Amino acid sequence: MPIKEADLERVRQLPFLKTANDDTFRRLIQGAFLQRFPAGTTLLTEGDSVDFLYILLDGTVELSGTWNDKETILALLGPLSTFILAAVVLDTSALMSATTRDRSDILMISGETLRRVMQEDAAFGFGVSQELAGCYRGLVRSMKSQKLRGGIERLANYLITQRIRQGDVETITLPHEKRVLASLLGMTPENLSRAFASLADYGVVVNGPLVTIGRPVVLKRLAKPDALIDNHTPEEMRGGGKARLEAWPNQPERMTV
Amino acid sequence: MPIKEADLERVRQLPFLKTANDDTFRRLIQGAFLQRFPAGTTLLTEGDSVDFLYILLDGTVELSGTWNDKETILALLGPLSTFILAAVVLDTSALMSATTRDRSDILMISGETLRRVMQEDAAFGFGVSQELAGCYRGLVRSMKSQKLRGGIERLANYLITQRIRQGDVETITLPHEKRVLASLLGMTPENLSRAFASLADYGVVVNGPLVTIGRPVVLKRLAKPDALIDNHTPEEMRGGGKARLEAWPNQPERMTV
DNA sequence: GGCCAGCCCTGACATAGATCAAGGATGGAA
DNA sequence: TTCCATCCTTGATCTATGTCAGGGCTGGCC
Repeated sequence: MPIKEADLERVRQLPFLKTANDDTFRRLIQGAFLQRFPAGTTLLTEGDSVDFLYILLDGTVELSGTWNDKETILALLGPLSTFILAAVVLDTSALMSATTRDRSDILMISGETLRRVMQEDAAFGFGVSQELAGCYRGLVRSMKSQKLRGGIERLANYLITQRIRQGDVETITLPHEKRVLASLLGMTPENLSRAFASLADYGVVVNGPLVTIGRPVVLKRLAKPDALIDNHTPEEMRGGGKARLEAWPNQPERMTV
Repeated sequence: MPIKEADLERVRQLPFLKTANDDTFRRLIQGAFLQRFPAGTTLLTEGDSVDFLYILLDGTVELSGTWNDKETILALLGPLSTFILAAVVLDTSALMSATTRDRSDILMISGETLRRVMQEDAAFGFGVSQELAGCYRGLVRSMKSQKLRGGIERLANYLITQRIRQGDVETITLPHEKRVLASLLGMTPENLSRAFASLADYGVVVNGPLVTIGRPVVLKRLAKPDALIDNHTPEEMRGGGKARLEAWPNQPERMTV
């Protein structure tokens, strides 16, 4: 699949690629290729060695981990996310599996090239560091949510975050199947159902993928959202113009819960 | 507290500082200072803005997070660890609190200087990226452990990891109070007690801070350790000489559970 | 030595969450 | 249209974990 000029321009806008100079960018793109995958494709299984940095241009990708026949979803990525950057930087094997959830267009950049240019373009290396730092902080947030909150509270905060990200609407649309959301939130589908049911007392009405938050204030009193856990608006949106709001990057650290 | 030549040499051996050229290192050290803190000192509270990169030369530091009057320990650091690197790179506020657990000697490096030299010394920038990538992967491991395993299994794997790190001895010494370990493992002290009690069936005998693993094979059958979750030997030790074994760095990603 | 605080263990109980089983809704394929 | 698979929900039950209370042990301190 040929890389269109428009794709390049979109990718170029990624924060960590904006720091790269033109030569660096050219070299990165040189050996890169764009591929379209159907839904349900396993791009990478945990333990695999990693040769490419992946950049999701369109679609949805799920990052998951397994142990002892159990599986959990660690993050759900939307367009303009990078993934497995950490494994690429360390030239080691992946700790998570990556699977497409919708049909997805993915740009693959040679890991070896990435490592090489990082060591020649300091500004770009700094950009990569910032990207990794953002991913790290996203995981810290997830970990705090996981260890400090109960299931209902995690769900309540997820809903509040979605409400803000979808533009302060009364009725939000769940972007994923409920069983997927359950795994992301660290509970069983049955329990997620019951959690939704308990939120009825707080003005939450569920209708398939549509969730109406009737009394946000009441829900917030339960959820107790916290700026040091919940990333209501991705960092690069803050202080930015409205243009960015249209299709902001859903990077790993910003989609995890 | 003056920075001794020996301290500098130790710090210089940190993987991410080994990549720095001499001039970069000099500039980093220039405005740095070394400070000794008693046990129980709060170095940083979550939400604080961060002006320095901290490097723990001696002692123990705990990284924790709170929500709704609950607290959880996210990592326990030993000598030659860096911490809050991610916040420094992004020049933003800390998501975790940092507290000394023992008397600790800590080297503090100007965050502004760090960010500046990263953008001038590409090799150093790459080293920082590697450090951050390692931290990220450590958290991924923790998250998988937290979401996929039950409390007893987390404890069993913790013990197996400690046994290997302490040199395959039969009796290991718990490096922290049990209530601290409980919080790190994501359970209450009462539950940790009971978890230890259940492990008696698997040959585990507890005597204060001493834990004897009588039948490692049996314990392993329960624990099912996994290279993609448990970091039995820190990455930089692998393939390295014995010299490194003496006092390996206990970096954030390697001490979390 | 005696006292006290902190840590740890244990038991009884409460709650959260997982599991099992069944049935309803939905939407695509034959 | 009918059939079937998938997803979701709900109820019953079981298990894991948290909470509360009590008591033992230890080590510092008067």
